[in-house]
Amino acid sequence: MSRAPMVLDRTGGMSPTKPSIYTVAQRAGVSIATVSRVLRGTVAVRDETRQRVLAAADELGWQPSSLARSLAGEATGAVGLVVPDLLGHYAAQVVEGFEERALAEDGSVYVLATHGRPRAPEFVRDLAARTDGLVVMDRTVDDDQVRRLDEHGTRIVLFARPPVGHVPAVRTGNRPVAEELTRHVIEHGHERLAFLGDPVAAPDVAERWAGFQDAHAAAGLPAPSGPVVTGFGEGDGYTAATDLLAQDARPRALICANDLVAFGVYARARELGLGLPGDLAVTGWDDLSAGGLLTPALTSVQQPTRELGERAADLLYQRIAGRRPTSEVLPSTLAIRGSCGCPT
Amino acid sequence: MSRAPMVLDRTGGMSPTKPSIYTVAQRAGVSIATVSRVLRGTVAVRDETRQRVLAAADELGWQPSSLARSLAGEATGAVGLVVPDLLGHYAAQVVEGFEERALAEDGSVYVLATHGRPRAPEFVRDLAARTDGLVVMDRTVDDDQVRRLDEHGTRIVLFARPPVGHVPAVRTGNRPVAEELTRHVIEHGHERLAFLGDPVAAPDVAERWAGFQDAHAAAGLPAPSGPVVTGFGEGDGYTAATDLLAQDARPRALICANDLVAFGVYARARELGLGLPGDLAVTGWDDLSAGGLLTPALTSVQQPTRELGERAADLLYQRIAGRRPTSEVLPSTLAIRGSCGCPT
DNA sequence: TTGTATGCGTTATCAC
DNA sequence: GTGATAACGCATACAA
Repeated sequence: MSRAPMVLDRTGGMSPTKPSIYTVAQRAGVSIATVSRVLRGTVAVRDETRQRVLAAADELGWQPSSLARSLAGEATGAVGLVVPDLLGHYAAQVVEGFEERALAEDGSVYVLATHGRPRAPEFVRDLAARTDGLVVMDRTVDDDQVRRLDEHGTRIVLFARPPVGHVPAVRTGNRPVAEELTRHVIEHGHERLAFLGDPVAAPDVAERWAGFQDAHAAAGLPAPSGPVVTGFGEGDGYTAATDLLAQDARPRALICANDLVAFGVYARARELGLGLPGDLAVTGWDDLSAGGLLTPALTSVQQPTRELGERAADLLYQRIAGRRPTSEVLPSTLAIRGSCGCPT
Repeated sequence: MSRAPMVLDRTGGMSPTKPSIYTVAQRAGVSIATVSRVLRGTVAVRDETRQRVLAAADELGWQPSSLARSLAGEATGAVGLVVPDLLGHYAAQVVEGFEERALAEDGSVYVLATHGRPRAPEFVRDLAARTDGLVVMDRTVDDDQVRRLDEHGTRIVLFARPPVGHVPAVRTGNRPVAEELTRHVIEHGHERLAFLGDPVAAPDVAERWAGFQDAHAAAGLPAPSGPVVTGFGEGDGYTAATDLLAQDARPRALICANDLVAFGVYARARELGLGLPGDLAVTGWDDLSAGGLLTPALTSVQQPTRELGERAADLLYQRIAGRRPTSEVLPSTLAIRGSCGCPT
């Protein structure tokens, strides 16, 4: 064996050499196979031997390399979650649900935020190699790469986007709720509505925009030619509102892609002295707790975020176990409050 | 070579065998060494050979295993961030800053939320093995494990907690600001203050509680014997407020460990018909954007979250580069608004 | 019950 | 310029 049994501590104990299974085996006077055995508890080992190994491992402060372990074919016990970012509470909540489920599985979770980085595909590939499976949210990974990963054996589950081939997805209904919400606002008598959000940025938003249009069609009302494209932050909502509310024929109701955008609208409306919901009706999406404290309280849509995360994790673990779970769609529900025009 | 040259596609192309460097080498009619070379671009390779290898790799859809690569001694290009959870926006903001810096370094970031799980230490160890370095927030990893990791060569930087030995830390000033904030509230004439938060849960909170006491001492006022121990969510604040405001000698001002807790207090105070800040002054911490929209607007403390994350990443990359950066403390600033008693 | 030998997929050091 | 081949740290079939 030329594995270089390590010139055992020529410096007298201060050797910074990282201990390996070989070091431990040598110190315990056994073979590496035995060390591996006591560690994994997979095969019977004489108790005395086990103690010796354990002692040696402890003295050397040795921890088996999970890297090498994975290379040797073992599962990593970890799963990955790929999100666009962690802002806006939505993703954070999903992560919570996801981890709750992972906890039951005794597995750890690595979260990777892509931020639309150009090297994201590469990072995702790496994450895939370091875990037993992946859940990918939104458009963080394009359909092509999803297929490629799937073909290469990566267990993968999609989130907040449609299934790709036989790769299952977990998402929530957006279009029907968006239509219901929009219809509700229209029934308050508002005619000039605007939709704030970027349908291209996320499949969920695209569906909300579609539902917004559906409601207009159903009401025989002309829908705006397009959405007011904006990001997901409060600042984005503020900026959009600044433009929008300066127009001659300014809209009387704003359907925002999420609560943060709605918050931004609130801020701008106040600066302009516009009364909510009298002068301007506003709705959000996500139902952040703070929205309920505003005056007027923000009408929003509550998504089962934690449950969505939990379901996604569940599907992933099913795939890891070799099963072929089917996609799931969980319902979102309207949270009607004062900002849409309803009496408080 | 007994490396099992793989019974090349006995199924006729449908072989699900994951391609390795061997498969590619064989297909390109070269040795694995050459494949590695063209991939790493480290040594000159004849152009024709390079093309052949590239073609083979492409046809097989081969991607080098980052696992094996790491095992062979290469850096992973990834760093880890260990947080207690991702709720409350604070951690999410820190992650943003962290990733912004990582982006400049062209590295990916894995976020691990421990949730106080018992197996957390194990998960952290694994993460350490899969990355080039770690930033650990709060008490997610105890001092002992920090030392152990450090001794085993893990590049590590602490966050929102004091340095451990020579392991550097990045944090923000809490105690002085907490004193300033508390003093400010006291100067509004309130005498019975309470502190809502759990000093044991996070070092930051412990310092805020200390500052709270400092202010009382400076004002010659008796401080409460202890904090009102509560979690970090809005629900926690609501619950605490329910108890607190039902007391005979109820406090007249509540210094909350963060904004979410303060939100909960708002909710409960409204239910009770208490006027803010007249009947009850409230302050938060974190300066969430929604706080500014409340009535009254929430007085809070603004932390340089993104910058903190960015600095932490910077220190980590310095350590990875072999340097020994020193700890940093960034200042937080008061965001005085209406809820403390100031005129709006 | 324990040891031997080999594979896992790369990188890197020698030779040629 | 290119090819063998030894690490890297572990798991495991096969022997003993």
